[in-house]
Formats: sequence, structure tokens, C-alpha cells
Amino acid sequence: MPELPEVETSRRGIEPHILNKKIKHVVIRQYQLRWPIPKNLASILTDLKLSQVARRGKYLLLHFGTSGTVIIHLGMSGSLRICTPSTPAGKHDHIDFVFSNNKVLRLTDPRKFGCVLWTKLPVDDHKLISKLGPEPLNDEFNADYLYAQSRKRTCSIKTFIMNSHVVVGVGNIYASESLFMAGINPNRKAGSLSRPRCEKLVIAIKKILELAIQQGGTTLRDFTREHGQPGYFAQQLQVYGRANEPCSSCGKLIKQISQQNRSTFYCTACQK
DNA sequence: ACTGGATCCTGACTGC
DNA sequence: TGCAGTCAGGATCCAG
Repeated sequence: MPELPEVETSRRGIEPHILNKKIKHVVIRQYQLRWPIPKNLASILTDLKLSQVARRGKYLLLHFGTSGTVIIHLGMSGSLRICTPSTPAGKHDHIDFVFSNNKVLRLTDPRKFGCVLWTKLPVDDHKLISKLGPEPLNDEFNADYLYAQSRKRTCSIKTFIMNSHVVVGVGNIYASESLFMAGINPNRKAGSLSRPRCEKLVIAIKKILELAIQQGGTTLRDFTREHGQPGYFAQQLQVYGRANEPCSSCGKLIKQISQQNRSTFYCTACQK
């Protein structure tokens, strides 16, 4: 369940266990993820010291000084946890990074939509990272930006804000939630949004993500240790997964539709 | 340059 | 129970 808040929660959860530790060895059980794990990754990483645990969008970045960076994406079903070398590996535990302090960073990903890659480049120059839009919580993501980017765009506003080249980290759940908070119909064409409504949407996206990170930080604190815990934020969702339930604002039943083969939930009365 | 659709993969759930 | 069909929190690639 990796939305941006959870990737950030994972980052904060694993960092204290492995920062500034050396890799003792790497165990790779399944190379075939979204893209294959580089064959020589284990030998490259052995004896390198982890200097920084960063995040860009939904990508987790393990920096090893000037040597290079491991790029991890959790896809739809990936998760990370800290365990020990003696913790038995499950069916979908694809890679273990074993550190000198005997802590293991373990990636689990049943659907294999995630990836583990290596780059020597400055990570911002990597193909997957270089074209990403701004971080939603940075000042760079503001009403002027969203308004300018959306002009003449005919795709729906929901599809637009989920496009990682426009802004990173807005997944299917938070797209629906943000549009509800901003009172915008998800079917509306991106280019038809007024400047004030762009501002409203930017504020909503920031607010929703900040709230989710805050909740992830408290309720999913041990997400990296106990796989599969239900997220507390699920109870805070106003429209996502609530088809045919009354709108919390007006009482009209929440509608579920499909956009780009993804479910969208919204209130036909509150969102125009 | 944009848009819509196909696609990678497994598991949970529903209905027959 | 078993089996087929549908649906999942992502995002790239490709054709038009």
C-alpha cells in the first residue's frame, strides 16, 4: 500500500536502523521485478556505506556516498521492513540488504510491480527521476504552476494530478480525496480549471498529504516491522472506497466511476 | 506533444 | 470446494 505518505513513513522507519552502516552482503531471491535487478548488484554493494536515505516522489533512494544510488520503487504491493538474517524469508521476499550491524532491509512485493535499480549517475539525471514533476509539499508546487501546466490539457483533472510528470506522489486514493476537498468534479478537463480553483486544489493536495504523513507517522510507525497493518488513515477517507455511502458534507450518495481503468469516487452535488 | 489503452504480476474476493 | 471473472494503492511504453 505504498502511497507517498507510506513511502515517507518507510523512509523514516528504516533510516535509523541502517544509516551510516556498511552492507555486509545482499541476498537476491527474485531478479524479475518490473525491471530486472542488476545481476551484479550484490557485488557492487558489498562493503559500501549507506550515507543517506532519501525519497523522490514514490522512489526511495539509498545513497552510497559518491559510489552511486540504489533506486527502489514499491509499485502497487511492495513494502520494506527491518528484520534479522535469521527471520525466515517468505514467498515474496525478493531481496535482503544485510548490514554490518546485522540488521536486514527486506523488500516484499507479491505483484512484482516494484523495482530495485542501481545508478552511478547523480540520481536526478536518472531516466526515471529526471522527468518527474515537483514534490507536492514543496513551494514549487503552487497555484501558478498548476494553472500554467494545465492550460490546453484535455485530460480529466484527476488523470492530470496523478501524472507524475505534473506532480509526484498523488496516487489514486489521494487524487479522489483532494478533488473532494477542493470541490472539483474529477471528470472536469484539466484545462478548464480557473486560477482560483487551481489554488484550491493545490491547497487540498498539500493538506491531504500532510495529514496522511502525520497519520502514517503515528499509526504506521512500525510499518517496516509488521507487514500488512491496515492504515488508520483509511478511516479518514471522505470518498475513496465509499461508493453509495452518504457524502459527509451534503448526504447525497457517493458515486463510483472508472477513469483510465482506475476507480474514482466523488460527490456529484459537492464537486462541480 | 498529448491521450488512451495495454501491460507487467499475484492475491483477495464474488458469484455461479 | 472449485473455478472463472473482476478488481487492487503504479507508471511506463506505444500507437495514433
